[in-house]
Amino acid sequence: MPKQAGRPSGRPTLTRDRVLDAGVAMADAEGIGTLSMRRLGKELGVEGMALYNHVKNKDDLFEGMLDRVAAEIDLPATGHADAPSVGADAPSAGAAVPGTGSAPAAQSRADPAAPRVDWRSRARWRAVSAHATFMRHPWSAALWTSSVGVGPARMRYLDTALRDLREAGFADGLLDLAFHTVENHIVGHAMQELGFSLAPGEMEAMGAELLRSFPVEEYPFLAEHIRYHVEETGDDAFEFGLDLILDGLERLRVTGG
Amino acid sequence: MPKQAGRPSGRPTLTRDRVLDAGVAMADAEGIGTLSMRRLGKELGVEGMALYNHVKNKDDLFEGMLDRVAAEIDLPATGHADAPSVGADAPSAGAAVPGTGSAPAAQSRADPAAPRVDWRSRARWRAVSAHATFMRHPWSAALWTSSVGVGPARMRYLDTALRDLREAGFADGLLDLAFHTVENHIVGHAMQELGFSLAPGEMEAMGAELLRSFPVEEYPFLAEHIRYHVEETGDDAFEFGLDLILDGLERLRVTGG
DNA sequence: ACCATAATATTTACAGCGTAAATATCTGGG
DNA sequence: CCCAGATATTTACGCTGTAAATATTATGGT
Repeated sequence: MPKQAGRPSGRPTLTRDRVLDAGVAMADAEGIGTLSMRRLGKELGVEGMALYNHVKNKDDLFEGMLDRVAAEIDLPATGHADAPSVGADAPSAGAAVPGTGSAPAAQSRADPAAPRVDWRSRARWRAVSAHATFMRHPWSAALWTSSVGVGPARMRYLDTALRDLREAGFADGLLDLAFHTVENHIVGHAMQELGFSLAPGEMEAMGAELLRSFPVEEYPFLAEHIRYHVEETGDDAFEFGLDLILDGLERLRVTGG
Repeated sequence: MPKQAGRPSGRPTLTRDRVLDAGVAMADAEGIGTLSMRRLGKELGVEGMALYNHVKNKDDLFEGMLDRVAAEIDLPATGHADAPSVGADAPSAGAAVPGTGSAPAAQSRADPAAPRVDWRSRARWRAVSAHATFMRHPWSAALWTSSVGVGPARMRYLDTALRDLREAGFADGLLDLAFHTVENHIVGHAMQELGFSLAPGEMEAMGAELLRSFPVEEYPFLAEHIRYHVEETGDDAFEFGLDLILDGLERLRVTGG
């Protein structure tokens, strides 16, 4: 008994939003490699071809999914709202972290003539949030660096990142270098970590199997590295590198590059 | 007229090496996305299934191709006599763009066989060579971060990188953080740059089309960034970030982390 | 209220994919 | 000399993205 063809009755069951949401959910659950139009359609109770009424093609689907994820990145002081930068009592810009719970300490809008807002904690906030978002959607980092189109959420992310650097006083050349260095770290760390993604507790078995499967005496430092990572999660690696980069950039900023 | 089945006469025409070489060549020429077993077979004058006598499956093919590329990375320790194949831009040991002022000891020696203690120029050499290799084989960076198996050339690369850091005096925790920060930069920069890969001279058209296709007044800093990159190649971005990181690591090394 | 048109879903079809299995042929070792 | 193993082709299966044709329903104009 084949399904009835033609437009179904009732309020439209399928929308672009529902397609993108289901796409994100499916990619989160099973990875993006096994996501196919037919399987995504089935998840939505529809044939695969029905999706093409709401999505140009698979690349367009990916672009929409990625922009949905990009919209999850927490941007400090989005637009002209209040700046969530840490106040005057901000410590050595070490720990600006987009939290799960409370909003960061808001301060009234910065006077344009006043000393520039704390670019470092703003950049740190954004980077940590982007990193968390990539970890929440492990397929998204690879898409980010692919050549799928750039949607509005990604544009907003890039624009505010660049604006913060500009308003912090970075001049043309240094601004570009600073921007790319931070972005490289975010993307690089995400891709490296996700390449070795494994369920919690899986590391012991993985490490043991690795050490059994290769000539340990030929690569002793690599073996030591693997043994190290069996015990140490390396959760702090992202923020370590981030702070290293931000510290270096701040040094260059005050000396004029 | 079907080809004759069965093993062909003459010395074996197909070997694993020939398959991997052809795979690398095809991926270099047309990208890895359009590389299929049947098309690679045709390139070698053979049916697609013939490849399975020399390669377990497509992942094994990719692993072999990636390890061939990894073997191109010039490791200063085990140095072949040559400089990195790019030659002209052999990294100069201490000439960091950032931090030339306060950086301790810009060593004048760029000899790859330099004493072990010069970890910084050795790490720089290796990173620059790895970066050049990724640029020469644009498909390889994505494979590097995927979960294809790690072949011997990659193991050697990782082992010597870790050994250099260890012999430079980095202690456990800092060694791991330093290693990953440098690797993240290499991989992150490669992926970001390759995502926007375009033929030389293509940047003007691309930039103009981008600026036409989005609300410039809504994202003024992004628009400015695009305009900037139409004129500036950004070739120096990799080494800028690399030196920034290496300078910071050296500072932490001497202060004991 | 009616009808033309647009929107939405299904169905069918096609070329291509990775690869398992069966078959044919050639090479080297006892 | 012959047989076992290596190597190549052929065929086949289920999957992929998506173009084209078809069927049904919702909507806007009169």
